[in-house]
Amino acid sequence: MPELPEVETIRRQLDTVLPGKEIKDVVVFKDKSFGGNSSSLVGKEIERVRRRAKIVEIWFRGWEKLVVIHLKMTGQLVYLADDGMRVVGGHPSADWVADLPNGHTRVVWDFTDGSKLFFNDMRIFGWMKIVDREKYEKERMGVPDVTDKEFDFKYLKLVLSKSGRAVKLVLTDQNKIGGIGNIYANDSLYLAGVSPVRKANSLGDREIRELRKAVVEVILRGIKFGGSSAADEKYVNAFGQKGKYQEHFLVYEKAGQVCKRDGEKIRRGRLGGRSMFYCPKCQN
DNA sequence: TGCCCCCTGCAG
DNA sequence: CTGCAGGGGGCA
Repeated sequence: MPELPEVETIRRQLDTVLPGKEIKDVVVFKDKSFGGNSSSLVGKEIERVRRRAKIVEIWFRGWEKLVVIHLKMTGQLVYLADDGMRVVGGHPSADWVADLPNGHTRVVWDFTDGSKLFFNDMRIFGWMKIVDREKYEKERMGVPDVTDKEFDFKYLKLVLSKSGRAVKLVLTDQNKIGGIGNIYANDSLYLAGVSPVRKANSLGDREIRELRKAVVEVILRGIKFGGSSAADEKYVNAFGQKGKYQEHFLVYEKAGQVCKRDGEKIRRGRLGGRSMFYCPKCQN
């Protein structure tokens, strides 16, 4: 599902094609998927595309509002140039892109140059909404992204020391750290050699340092490989292509396979209603 | 802090 | 047909 690396991949791509585009029309197929008055977007020119944690932000020239988008688990943001299959700069699209809109398309933006932006979301958990610039900027204060320099040893230590919950639950708590979801939390904990069920406040300084390093490394690897499109996942990037990080999973979806560090079998368990993958031997 | 729920598709 | 998948909001 879209976590920071997937959302960042989409953001980077959209930021190469959307700035300068003017919105001609916004078609909302599913009311639940769009918050605000969609017609107020007509005539607006996109300035840039940014990201905060797992949220895509679309900023407009000279407008006091912006559009924020959360893909939740099955959301997709797909850009389609007016020439259909040939998208941009030699990025070939998956075949299905040519068939957009499809049965899961919830919102479509039509630009004056004929290109389009599709918001697809099978499970309708995601959303796209218009928010007030000032109010939004005030709200997003205080919680650093994994990619922010504020996410340092001191910060992670502070956050972990304040919680008696399992460390994996704290890592994925978006009110404490922005951007980590289930896949990257599992892989980070494995890389750091820390058990996902360890009480957050029981980690020592050395472990916290290792964990911070591992989280950053795993997230950056995720971005490098364009995010992950695991077995039953819907993630595709803004040009309709799958990610490649699933080819580099450390433990996620690897239950039964052998741990490269010690030969023990990777296990699957459940924690906080989510799957957890870990090596019972080298994660303590 | 923990648990239910939003929703759809698919495996069993 | 039931159960599961899961980000995160809401509510005990």
